[in-house]
Amino acid sequence: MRNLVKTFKALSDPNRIRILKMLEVRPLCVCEIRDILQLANSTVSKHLSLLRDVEFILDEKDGKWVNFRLNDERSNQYVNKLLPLIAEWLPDDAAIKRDREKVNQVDRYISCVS
Amino acid sequence: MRNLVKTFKALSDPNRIRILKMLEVRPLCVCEIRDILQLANSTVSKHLSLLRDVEFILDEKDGKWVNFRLNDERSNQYVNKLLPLIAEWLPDDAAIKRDREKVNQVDRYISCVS
DNA sequence: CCTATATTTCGTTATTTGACGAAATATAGG
DNA sequence: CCTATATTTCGTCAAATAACGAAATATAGG
Repeated sequence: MRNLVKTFKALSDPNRIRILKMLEVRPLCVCEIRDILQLANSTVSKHLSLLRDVEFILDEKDGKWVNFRLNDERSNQYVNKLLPLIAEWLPDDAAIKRDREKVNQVDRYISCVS
Repeated sequence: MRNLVKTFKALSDPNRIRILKMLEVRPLCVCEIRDILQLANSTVSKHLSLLRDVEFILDEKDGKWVNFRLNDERSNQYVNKLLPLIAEWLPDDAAIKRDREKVNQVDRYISCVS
């Protein structure tokens, strides 16, 4: 019960939904996401660790970067069912579309230095 | 987006999950739920109106009672997908089991007078 | 080892949430 | 119409949440 509620709580924030929808396009690091959402690094990092806690996303260290990607490993029943639903939903949301276009434009070698 | 987030928020509280799992057994009125959850009437009423807002449940006036039941009317895409998932989940949760047994024992003609 | 950069952790603050009791509203039935 | 009962609405308070900047941590590369 506690875990199910925690899972839904993770989905109860527009910025975290935006992050998941961006990660559908490709894995991203903290500062790429920060550039798209226009939030502080620490805020983005917090959102990501929350999503990782409930296993919606996985992280992989890559030198000084950490790449975050959707968890497609069928390890968690809630995630297995919910991630595909989220992938279906909001196909026409304007903000989500803008975010996803930006995902294709951001470059961590530019984003991360500023 | 706003509506999706609101939908997940409605599922982000243990008492609201308990209510949905109780309504899987049968429709209930406010004071029956109050007796099972051991919360104030006003608190239960608030939870119910939140769940109704996002269309997880419907209400039907029945004299001085209001019966709340799960929305099985296929009217809302989020509800259509999420309610069946919730129905599958938590099959072995002890608190949920206790609640559902109580659903079969409560009697509104006793509950509602106290 | 030292510096620059990416990320996380910590402390603070404003807002939201969930709880309550009291007051307001609605209806059944005398 | 009056009373009892069921529910909702309102005001208040404590706890949780989301945001920030500053400090701490980790790593690449000179």
